[in-house]
Amino acid sequence: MLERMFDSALDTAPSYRAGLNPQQRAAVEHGEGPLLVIAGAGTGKTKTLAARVAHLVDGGVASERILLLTFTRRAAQEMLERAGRLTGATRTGRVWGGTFHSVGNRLLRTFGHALGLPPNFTVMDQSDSADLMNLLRNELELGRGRKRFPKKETLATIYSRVVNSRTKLPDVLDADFPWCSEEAEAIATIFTAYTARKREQAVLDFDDLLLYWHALLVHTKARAEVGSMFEHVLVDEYQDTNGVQADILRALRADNSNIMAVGDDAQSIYSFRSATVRNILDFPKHFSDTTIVKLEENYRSTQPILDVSNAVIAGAPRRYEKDLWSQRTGGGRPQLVTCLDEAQQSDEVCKQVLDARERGTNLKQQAVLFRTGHHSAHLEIELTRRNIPFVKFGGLKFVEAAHVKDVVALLRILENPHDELAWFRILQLIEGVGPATASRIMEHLEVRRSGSATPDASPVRRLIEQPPPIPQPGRTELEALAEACADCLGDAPPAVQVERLRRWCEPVFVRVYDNPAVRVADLVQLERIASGYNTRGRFIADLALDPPNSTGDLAGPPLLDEDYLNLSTIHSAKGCEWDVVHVIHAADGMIPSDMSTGDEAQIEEERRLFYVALTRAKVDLCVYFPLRYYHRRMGLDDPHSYAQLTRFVTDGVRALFDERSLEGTEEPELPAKEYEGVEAITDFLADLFEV
DNA sequence: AATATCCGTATTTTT
DNA sequence: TACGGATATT
Repeated sequence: MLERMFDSALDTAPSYRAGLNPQQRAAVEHGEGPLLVIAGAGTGKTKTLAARVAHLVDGGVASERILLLTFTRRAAQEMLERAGRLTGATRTGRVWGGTFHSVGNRLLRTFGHALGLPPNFTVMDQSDSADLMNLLRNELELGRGRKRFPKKETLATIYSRVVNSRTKLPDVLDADFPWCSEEAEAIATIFTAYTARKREQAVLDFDDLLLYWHALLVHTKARAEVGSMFEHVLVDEYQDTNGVQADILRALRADNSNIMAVGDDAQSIYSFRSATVRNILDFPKHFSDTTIVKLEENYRSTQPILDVSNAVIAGAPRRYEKDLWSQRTGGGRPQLVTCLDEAQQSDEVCKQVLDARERGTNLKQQAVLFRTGHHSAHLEIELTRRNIPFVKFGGLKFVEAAHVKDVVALLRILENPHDELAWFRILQLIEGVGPATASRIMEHLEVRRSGSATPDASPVRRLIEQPPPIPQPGRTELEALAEACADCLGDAPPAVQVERLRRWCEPVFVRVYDNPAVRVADLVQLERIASGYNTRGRFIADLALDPPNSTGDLAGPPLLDEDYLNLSTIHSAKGCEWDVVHVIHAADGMIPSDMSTGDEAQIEEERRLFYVALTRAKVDLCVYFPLRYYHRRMGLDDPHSYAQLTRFVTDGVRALFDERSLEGTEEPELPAKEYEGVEAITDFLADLFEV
C-alpha cells in the first residue's frame, strides 16, 4: 500500500520513469529495433521490463499487440500487474503474457487448424510422454530382453534433447547417452512411431507446443496473420531459452524487429532442458543492429553479500564480465555455519529464522533454499513440530501422483475421446483388465482413428451406448464408468465433473491403491483447483502447463493470509528475493549435486546455481554445512559418512564469511526432549488463558 | 492374461 | 525408500 502511495506521489512525470537509473531508462525508452539487456542479479530487471511495457502502452501501442514471454506464469502476472500500476491498470490488461509453452498453447488453439490440429488437442506432460514411449516400445517389441535398452524416462529425455537442441539423434546419443549408442536404430523407430501416434490422436507434448508454433510461423497460411499479431515482443530470462525458442522469436520478427531480450549469462541454470547461453551471445547476430544495455548496479543486496556472490562466480573458468556493486550499506557479513549433522542444521535454521523474526523480519521475508526437493524433508518435520508455518515451492509432485493422473486422464478422455494414453490408463484401473483387455476394449471403441471410422461417433458415446464385453469381475465398474462419463458430457463446470469422477474413483482406489483415504482427499484438493476454471479444456491444459507448484497453491486461502516461511528449490527461487536467505546443505554432493559432477559444464551449471541462491538475499545471508550424513543404504557398514564443504566456497570465498561452528555443541535431541513436558504445560496454560 | 511377489536400483532441477 | 521391472502364480 505504501508503495502505491509512493507511486502516485510521483505521478506528475510519467511514473514509469521514476527511480530509473540511466541504463534502465535507456532500456525502457529504447525506440524501435532489437534490444538486448544484460541484467545481473538484482539489477532491477523486473522493474525495467514492467516499465518498458508501461512505456509502450503510454506511447500508444495497443496492449494486445505486446507479447511478454517469461519463465513462469507467475512472473508474467507479476510484471503485468506492476506495469498496470504504472500506467493505469486497465490499459495493460490485454497484453499477451506467459511462458513460451502457454502462449504456444493459446495460439495453437486458435490457429492450429492451419496445421491440421483440432482445437481440442490435449497436452501431455513429461511422464505422459514417457508412458507413450513405453507403450510403443512394447508394441514394437523393441528393447525386449535386451540388456541396456533405455528406460521410458530416458527415452523421453533423449527425444526432448534431440528436439530442443536440434541435434541429430546419433550425436545426442554419443554426447550424452553413450551407453545407448548401439540402439540408435531402435530408438529412432520408437521416436518415429511416437511422433505419428501423437499426431493421430491430436496430442501434443511440451516440445510440440514450441515446434508447432514455429511451424505455424514458417510454413502455413496463417503465417502472415500470426506473424503480424505482435508489434513488440519482450523476453525475460533469455539465458534459459533453447534453440527452438530462439527460432520462434526470429520467425516472430519477420515483419519488424521490435524485440527486447533480458538475461544474465551468469544465471543460466536450465541447460538440462537444452537451454543455451548461446542465445544471448548470438542475439546480435540473429537480430542486426542490436542495441546492448548492461545493468550492473544491484539494488537488492548489501555489499558483503555481493562480495561473496562475486567471488563464487569469479571461480568460473569462463569469466563473466560483470561485477555487481551496490550502494546499499549496513548488514553484516554473510554467515557460514558448520553443523554436526542434518538434525543440528534443521535446529539451527529454526533458531535463526525465529531470531530474525524477533528482530522484525517476518517469516514471509525469509526463505530457505536447497538444491533438490527432498533436501528440505528433515527441516519440514522440524518446522511442523515447532509450529512454524511454511510454504514449499518446487519439488512438489501433486499432479504427478498416480491417482491425480487418473482423474486427469478421465477429463482428457472427455475432452479428447481419441486420447489413447488416457484410455489405456483408465481401463486398466478396472478389475480384471490389464494391457491386453484394455487394448481389446479400445479397439472395440475405435479409440484410434482408423481411416474408415465415422467421424462423429466418439468412443465415449460408444462406451455409453454399446458397452464392450469384458470379463465378469469388471462389468460393474465399467458400467459405472460409462455412467460417470455420460454425466460429464454436458457443460457442467470442471469442479462438478471432478466431483462426479471422484465418486467413480473412490471404490476403485480402495481396491487398487495402498492408502485410499489420502488419495481421495487429494481429489478434493483437485476439485478446489478446478473451481477456478470455467471450462474443462482450460483446466486440463493449465494443469499440464502450469501445475500447482507450491504447497501454498494447494492449501486453502486462509494460509495465505498468515505469515509463513518460504522453502524453495534454488530453481524455483529464480527471480525471487527475500530479506533473509538460508542456504542449506552447502556440501559437496549436494551442491554440486552428485548427479551433476559428470563433466565440467555440469559442474559450472551447479556453480551458477549456487550463485543464484546467494544472490537472492537482500540483507542477511546464512549458509549451512552439515559435517555428517547418515545413509540408509543397504550396505553392510558405514551408517554415516563425512561431507566436505561445497567446492564453490574456496578458501578465498570462505574468508568473506563470518564463520560459526556448532561442532561439539551437544546434540539437539536431548534438550528438545527435556523440554517436551514443559511445552505441554505452556500449551495447557495458553489454552486456559485463551479468551 | 491378470495379478502377486520379489528383487534390485538409482536417487535433480522443470515447461 | 519407493518404484519399476521381471518372474512366479492363479
